[in-house]
Amino acid sequence: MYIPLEKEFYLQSTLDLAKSLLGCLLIKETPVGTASGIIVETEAYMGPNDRAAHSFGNRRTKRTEIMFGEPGITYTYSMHTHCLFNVVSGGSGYPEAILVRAVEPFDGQELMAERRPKAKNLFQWTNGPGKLTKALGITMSDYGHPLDQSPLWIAEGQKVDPKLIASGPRIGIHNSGEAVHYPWRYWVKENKFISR
DNA sequence: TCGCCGATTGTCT
DNA sequence: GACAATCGGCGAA
Repeated sequence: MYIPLEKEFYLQSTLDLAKSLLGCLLIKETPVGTASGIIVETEAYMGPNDRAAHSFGNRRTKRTEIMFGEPGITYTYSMHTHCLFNVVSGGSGYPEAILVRAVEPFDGQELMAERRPKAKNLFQWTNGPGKLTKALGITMSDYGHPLDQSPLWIAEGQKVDPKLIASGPRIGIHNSGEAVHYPWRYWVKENKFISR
């Protein structure tokens, strides 16, 4: 059994948290079993001043509301036919979040294979933000769930050597002006499960 | 209500 | 590389 990271873990700045989450374990329990993965790719969304963020300009709606609250909460977002998983960051009043773009399969691999019938091999189970939610069984009903308790939580994993953390522009956010170039995507170098 | 659009994925050319 | 799938959020009317 893996112990959930405490709320204090989420108090660090969003860019630091995005890097700290690399190597951690994302775990989801469902009635049919438990599946988990090691986080290997994240993207930071910096709120009011980040045109790519849903909370740009402090836009506060039913959907973005959760980001204005305390960090360490799940922010799920439906995109086309898919569900994307984010961790709320930034502290109360600072609507920032971190998108998990890819994980490396850990426990529950049989379950993931069943949930990802279109994947040709295990490298395609979780190498994308919409893919990993499907493989782990994360859905919109997890919106607002605190990440320090069942059935969805993040546990400390193997620490990633800072020298192995790469950064670069985020993906899929054309039409966001200057924000397109901000190097707020982080990943583990040479990991085979990153999205690109 | 109506219409547009997207932090994606999978398939086809 | 292009594009359809497919649906909820968001803003305008």
